[in-house]
Amino acid sequence: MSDEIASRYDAKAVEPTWIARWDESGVFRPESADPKARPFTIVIPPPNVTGRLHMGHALNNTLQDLLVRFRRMQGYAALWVPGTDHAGIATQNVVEKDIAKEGKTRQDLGREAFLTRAWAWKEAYGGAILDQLKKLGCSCDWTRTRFTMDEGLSRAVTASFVRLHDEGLIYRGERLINWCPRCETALSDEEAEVREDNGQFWHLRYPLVDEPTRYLVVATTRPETMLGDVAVAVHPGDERYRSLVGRKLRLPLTGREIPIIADTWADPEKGSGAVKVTPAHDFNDFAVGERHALPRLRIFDDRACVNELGGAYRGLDRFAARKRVVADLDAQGLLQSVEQKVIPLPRCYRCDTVVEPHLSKQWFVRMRPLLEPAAAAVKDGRIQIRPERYTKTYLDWVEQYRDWCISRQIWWGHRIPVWYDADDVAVASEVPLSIGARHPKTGKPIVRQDDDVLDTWFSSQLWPLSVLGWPDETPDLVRHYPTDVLVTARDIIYFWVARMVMSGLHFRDAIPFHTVYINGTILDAIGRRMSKSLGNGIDPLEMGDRYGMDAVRWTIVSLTTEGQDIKLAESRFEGGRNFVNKLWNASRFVLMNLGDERPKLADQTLVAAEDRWILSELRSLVRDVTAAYEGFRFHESTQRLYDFTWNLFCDWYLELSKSRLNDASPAGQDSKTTAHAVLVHVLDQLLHLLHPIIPFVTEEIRTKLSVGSSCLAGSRWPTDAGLREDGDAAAEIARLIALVRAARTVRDRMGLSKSQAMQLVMTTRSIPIADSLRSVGPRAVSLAKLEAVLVRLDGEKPAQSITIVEDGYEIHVPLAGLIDLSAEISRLTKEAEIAATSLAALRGKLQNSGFLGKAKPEVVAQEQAREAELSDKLERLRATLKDLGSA
RNA sequence: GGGCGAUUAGCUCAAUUGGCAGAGCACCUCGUUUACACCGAGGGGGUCGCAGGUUCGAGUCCUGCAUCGCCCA
Repeated sequence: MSDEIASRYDAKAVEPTWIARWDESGVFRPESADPKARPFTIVIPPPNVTGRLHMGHALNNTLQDLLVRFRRMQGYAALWVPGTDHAGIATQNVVEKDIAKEGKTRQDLGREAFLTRAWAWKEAYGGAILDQLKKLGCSCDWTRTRFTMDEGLSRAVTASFVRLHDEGLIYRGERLINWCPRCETALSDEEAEVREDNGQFWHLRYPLVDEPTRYLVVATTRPETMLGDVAVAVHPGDERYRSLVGRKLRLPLTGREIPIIADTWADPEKGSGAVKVTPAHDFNDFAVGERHALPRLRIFDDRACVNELGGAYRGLDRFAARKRVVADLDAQGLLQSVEQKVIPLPRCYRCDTVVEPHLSKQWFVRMRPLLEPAAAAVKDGRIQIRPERYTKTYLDWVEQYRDWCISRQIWWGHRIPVWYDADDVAVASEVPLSIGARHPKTGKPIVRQDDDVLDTWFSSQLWPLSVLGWPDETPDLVRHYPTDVLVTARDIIYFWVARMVMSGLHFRDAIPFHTVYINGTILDAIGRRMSKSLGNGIDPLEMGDRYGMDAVRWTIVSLTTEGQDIKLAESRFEGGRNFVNKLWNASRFVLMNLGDERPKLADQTLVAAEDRWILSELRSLVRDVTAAYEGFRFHESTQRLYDFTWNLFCDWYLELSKSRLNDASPAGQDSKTTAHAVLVHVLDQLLHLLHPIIPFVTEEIRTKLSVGSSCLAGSRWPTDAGLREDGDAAAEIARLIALVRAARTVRDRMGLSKSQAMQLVMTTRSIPIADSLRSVGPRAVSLAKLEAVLVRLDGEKPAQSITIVEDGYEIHVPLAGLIDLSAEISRLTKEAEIAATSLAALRGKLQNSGFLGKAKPEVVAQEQAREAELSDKLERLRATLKDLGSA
């Protein structure tokens, strides 16, 4: 049998097999559970259809998989719905680049042909990330895979739009919006990512119309927008300018006259205290313009090039225009100074182009009525956000109630279901209206459909509803909505989480999930965000190839402490690989010794302390790991599992079992069978507990172990039933470990070879301890390769020995002729000093009436016990020193 | 400017309600013993960022400060 199992776990051979077997078994479908089982549901944060798996996905999805596998094993009808979103702008960019290779633009193709092309691209390359998630081991129900532009999900979008429109919660209006001049579309506020950059603060001189030698200085970071200035504002309380309010300035380069107005927007502390007002190109100025009924002069076209209002500057792009404007002002002596300044610059989240505030007609969602319930759901605890501090992040955004610009001037996406008659009267309709049909409200012929599509997030916000079948009342929707947990990254709390809560409450009057778990951000080894431009990313699939996917998953989970960011270096995966290999080899050991027998634990009488001990430890492991998974304490679960697997099961139980397994005598057969039964049981249970984190290797081992018929993914979660806490066994094994360690330490310290003959003599005054040492002695003999182990109650210690003082007993190692007396004396003296110091501190504490009076009784009792223990130990240390002949 | 997080062993990070500061990696010494060298045995390593305060008792709670990072404006 040993020839069949390699001494190294080969992940590459194992993983594809299990992906296929899980698929065939249907175990990831909730239908595989008991029909009466309670549902447990997660919807995946849909990755972009253009996306590729990165470390953030690996983390996010490993955690979801862990939760789903855990709940599935607990007997829930577990459903994890996978899918992708259509990523409007990103995908359109990809397809446009593709056709650009043929020297064409999307306008050359036209809308219909372009969309055909985009769908073809999606069918061919889109969704690759789902295959990558499969490779990661994700236990999604792949038969329920969804895409935001699927027929059903598109119907959800249309239905929700029409309903919001008819309720007056969607409106069309001319507003200043964030505009990407490269993508040539509107963006929402969230899609303009602000980044600080080095810029200049230009101080410009605007002469007074009636006093041309006198001028007002305005400071701006965007001098080119002066072509669209309609006023200069000063603070109403600013004494310096009070007399100027109401007078006119001659706007340089254009010759236009503009008024000086008083508005609190002008900050007397900032620059000169006077500020130019360009309502069509600045959000704050837009507000000023509204207050003062100023005209809005739009000076850029859709590509942010100066338009016909810009006179001589017409056709220049905004940055070229800036240079020319500055140069021309300088030439006229109207540039007072230039200051270097760090300025925040909003950029398109898809292409990084500097966003231009742009005046245009767009569709908006009136957010306040929708967000108020979304805020309440989190405030009253119906939805719990973890870590809890992100509740504030969520509420900060939600309670701003800023209207949401949802129209995009692109083609790839859900076209706005609104039609117009010749008078531009709009009507929203769930069923498409054809050109020439009667307008339902005006009766006039329909002349066109709205050209715009909806923000991708408008469809994503419906995701928990739409993937389950809404607006239809499907069985899935009834059974699995609301879902249970949403696991996601913090940067989409606004984009997505808040909007899902809002739409779930509005359209179904129910929260979409009761828990939101925000996972940390994966950073590189020196704490920077992983990004394409820095080239510091680590590819999870490449890591999977190199270390095994289980190793990748284990490593990620072990680094996940609630909500903290994760600094990741490739070398971290070695630890995961080593752990998986350790488990593999422990299993190999068990399998090699087992033969064809699979004795049942229930039939065994547990005589040996190590059997009772490891089962007692298993009991607390089951409890701790279950609680850790339930409480999202992922790091803690791996800590516990690692410690049990490596430090208890492998280091001690396996080693202790060896002498029993090798015992061929008839008298040893019962003990051997019992050891087999315990090994099989503990390993099998351990595989269950590990499965949610490392699904591949655990399935593979369990198959070889051939206990149970179904795969591990479909097996029942361990419970502590039938496992007993056994303090006596624990104390006994602790003593056994102490004996073995004592022998090893002495050998090591004395530079003796491990085969050096050696015996241990223990002295104690306690009969129970003596019994326990006697019972455990033979195991120490075989483990530490000792000659003999003696226990004496008479206090007589062997001459010429090294002594180790333990709680309640001493271990003596007789080594006549080898002992360095002075070294022993100094070691024991040091130990006695340490004991004396802590004893003194402890006694001080126990004499302190404050402590005795105010500390919890159990703490006081604990400290008293410690005091007794320590003083006993100190006494015995001193006695030993005395025997050695020191003072 | 506002908010949040971090600061603990050489490195990366843990530490229930305040009650004996831990792990992994790295390091030092030894070892190829029949599951595993992706291993085993033994060992060293701490002013818990700084300064105050609360408390019988503070890594943990409070105040201030410093440094780094993230989010919002």
